[in-house]
Amino acid sequence: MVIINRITVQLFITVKTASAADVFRTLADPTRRSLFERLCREGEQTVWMLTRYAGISQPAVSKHLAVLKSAGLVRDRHAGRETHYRAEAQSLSPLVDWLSLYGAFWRERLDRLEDLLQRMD
Amino acid sequence: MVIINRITVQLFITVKTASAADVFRTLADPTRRSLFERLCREGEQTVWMLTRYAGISQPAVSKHLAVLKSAGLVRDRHAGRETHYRAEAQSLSPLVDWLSLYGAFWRERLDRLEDLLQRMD
DNA sequence: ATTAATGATAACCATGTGGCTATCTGTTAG
DNA sequence: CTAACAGATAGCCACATGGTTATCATTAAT
Repeated sequence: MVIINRITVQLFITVKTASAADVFRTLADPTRRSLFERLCREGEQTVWMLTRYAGISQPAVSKHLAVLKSAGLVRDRHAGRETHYRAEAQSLSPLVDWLSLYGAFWRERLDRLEDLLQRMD
Repeated sequence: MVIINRITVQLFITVKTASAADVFRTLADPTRRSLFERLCREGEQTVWMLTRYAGISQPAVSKHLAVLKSAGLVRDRHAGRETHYRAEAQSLSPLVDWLSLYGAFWRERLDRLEDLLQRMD
């Protein structure tokens, strides 16, 4: 029992991966996507830098960052009185998985079409 | 002048491709994404079939389909009194482009890291 | 010709959410 | 020790939007 519980906790920690739904919802907002893009481009940034860039109030930026964080898209690091945020490398994998899944249906359909066209020769 | 106008119109028609922003916004809604996924999986469907599947009212489905259409994700075909919708094959390319763009930053960063690690040897 | 069915539109409502200001906590500077 | 600063939280508000029902237009069926 104890071991099982320990394993469960372990899974909870490691499988923090967000779903494609979370990623879609989170990146749908232009401001939030812009913040994420900047973090991807420029690397680690403080909240203050991001606030200057985004052109909205600091609390708004903090809220967006919290949403991004809860979707696993960014990670924060506290240093003194400032917080540094950076994009999480593997966070877009749910999106890649989703795309490859539904891209696969088209591929399949294109293959069928190609097959059909070849039979018509 | 006339020729220029003609060219402009031509561009307007062909460059109907949606932006990544449109695609994100459109696919953020779970119901809409579910409809799109079904169209990808099952191929062409009538509004009535989609309504039965989605479990919401027919007008709601029509509205979602209109949004999907305006984002270029689906295409409609009228046959008698029913309308058939199907997923548009190339419609997710803005998403792929966006992903490859911001995936590229990570790749670049990983390359830099790898480079750095090699220099440390 | 009348009725039924399919889907789009209109009008409306409830809810979610992105923005703001004000405030609180914790950290650095003077 | 006090002031300034970085950031998060709370509370509020305006607006967007996803859902509903009612209705309209068009096409098929009886």
